[in-house]
Amino acid sequence: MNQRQRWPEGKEGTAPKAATRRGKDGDGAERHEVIYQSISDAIIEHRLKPGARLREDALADVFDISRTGIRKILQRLALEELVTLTPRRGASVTRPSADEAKDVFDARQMIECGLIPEITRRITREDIQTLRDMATQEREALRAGEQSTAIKLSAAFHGHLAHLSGNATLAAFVERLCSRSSLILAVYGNPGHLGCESHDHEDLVSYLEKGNGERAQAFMGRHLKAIEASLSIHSEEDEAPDLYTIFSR
Amino acid sequence: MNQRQRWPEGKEGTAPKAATRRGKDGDGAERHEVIYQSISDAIIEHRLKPGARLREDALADVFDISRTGIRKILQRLALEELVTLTPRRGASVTRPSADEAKDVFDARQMIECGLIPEITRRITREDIQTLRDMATQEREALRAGEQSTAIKLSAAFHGHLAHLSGNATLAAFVERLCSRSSLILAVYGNPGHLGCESHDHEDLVSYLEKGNGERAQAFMGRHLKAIEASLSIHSEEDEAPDLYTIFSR
DNA sequence: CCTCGGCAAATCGTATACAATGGGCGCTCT
DNA sequence: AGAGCGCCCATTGTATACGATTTGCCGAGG
Repeated sequence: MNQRQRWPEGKEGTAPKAATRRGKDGDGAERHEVIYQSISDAIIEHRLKPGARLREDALADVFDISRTGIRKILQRLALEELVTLTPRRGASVTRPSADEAKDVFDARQMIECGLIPEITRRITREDIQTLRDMATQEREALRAGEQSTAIKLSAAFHGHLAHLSGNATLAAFVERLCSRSSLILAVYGNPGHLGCESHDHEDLVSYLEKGNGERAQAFMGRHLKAIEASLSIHSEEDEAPDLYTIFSR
Repeated sequence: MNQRQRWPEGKEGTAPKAATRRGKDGDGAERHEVIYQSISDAIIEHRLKPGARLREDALADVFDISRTGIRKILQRLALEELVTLTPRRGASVTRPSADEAKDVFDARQMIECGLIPEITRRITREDIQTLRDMATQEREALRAGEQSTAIKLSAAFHGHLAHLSGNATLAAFVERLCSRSSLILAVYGNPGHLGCESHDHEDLVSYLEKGNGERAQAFMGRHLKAIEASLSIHSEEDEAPDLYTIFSR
């Protein structure tokens, strides 16, 4: 479609863009989605660390697209608060503040626990099997030392669980909270001890299978509290020191 | 939140609104914010009805800006689900489905009620005064027959209340839910009987003032249920009739 | 040696030009 | 006359060019 000799300036010949050379002419919208997922995954998996700069030109070059498309994607990520857009400085992976971290986990506590009753009511046998598979897969990844994968699978587990409530709006919100949690873990987490304990999710599924909603709810509460407690939250007020407020007369 | 960098020249400190992020302004970004607010308000106030088309050219012309800027704003509105972006047909004001309506009100029920205890704990005398003023203002507008204003003020009331919980993340989510609620009222509401009863908010403030969190919480629950019950939700399966499902063998 | 001021490079913000797609509408054939 | 078909226009999607601003460097002066 638009895949003709771009960049007459050269510099194209020597740089083999490793990045999933999208099949040309793939319909435009699809390509955007793929790129969005790529960046989003990279952030969630901590392959892009908080604070990392995301230059538009570089991304445009890597994904073989114009800056226009990249900006669109970057904006979307910014609205989901995975990246921070500073007016004339470009985009960077969001570095959550301590306050934000607390807010996010409080929100998860409220919503994910609040969703459990409805989930218990609606869950089917197939759902339980799917969840169990996801939990297993996650533990496998954890044991194999693939932290990136484990982090993503953990978020996926929580997201999938939320969707079982039947409330798409809240589920979407939970997904976003999980993404942000991943960022929080990257900043405040202790190495070698990432958020979810390996067996937690499987235990949770067991409670759900037994139809024991109250136990499941309490367990989810403890689970989230445990993750939050495992963080070492230091204020670290280095970035954007907000000078105008600090030195305001 | 560390998004406060104010330029010393700026003085537009109308704090209570603070709808979203966007701290940095400079010069050009401010204009975008204004335009965004204009469109957003127009939608929330039902001056733009669900289904209304929003042509990029027209908007660009009205606001004296290039289509680039309009697209950016439209995308933001789309991510907040106030407008729907259809691939090659442009933007239109979102027409919420019946399912979405239910989801939104369930979500509000969970979150706004869940927030009340913390709000009760944190609320100050000034906060109560502010809330009372807002409620009064809202009733005034309602009595004056200014529905548009009343709708916006109602959403602002719920949003402001949520902010008093101290959880900016959840508060932002509540704000978005309120915006969407406004859309839902536009589609499923009965004329002459818009969502919030005129005295409801003032009653709620009274409970909060007495520090009676449980009463306040129960009242909020009833309040939201009442709004939801006042809707006449007909599925209205006209658009996108999903022929494949209907005629599936 | 330290500091201040200007210059240059880098990078984002905006506008405009171009391409492509889908719908509306008139023409023609039966 | 009705229906089918194809062209034209309206509208969006994408790319690139240009302008603005910020940053970092380097040289000059105290």
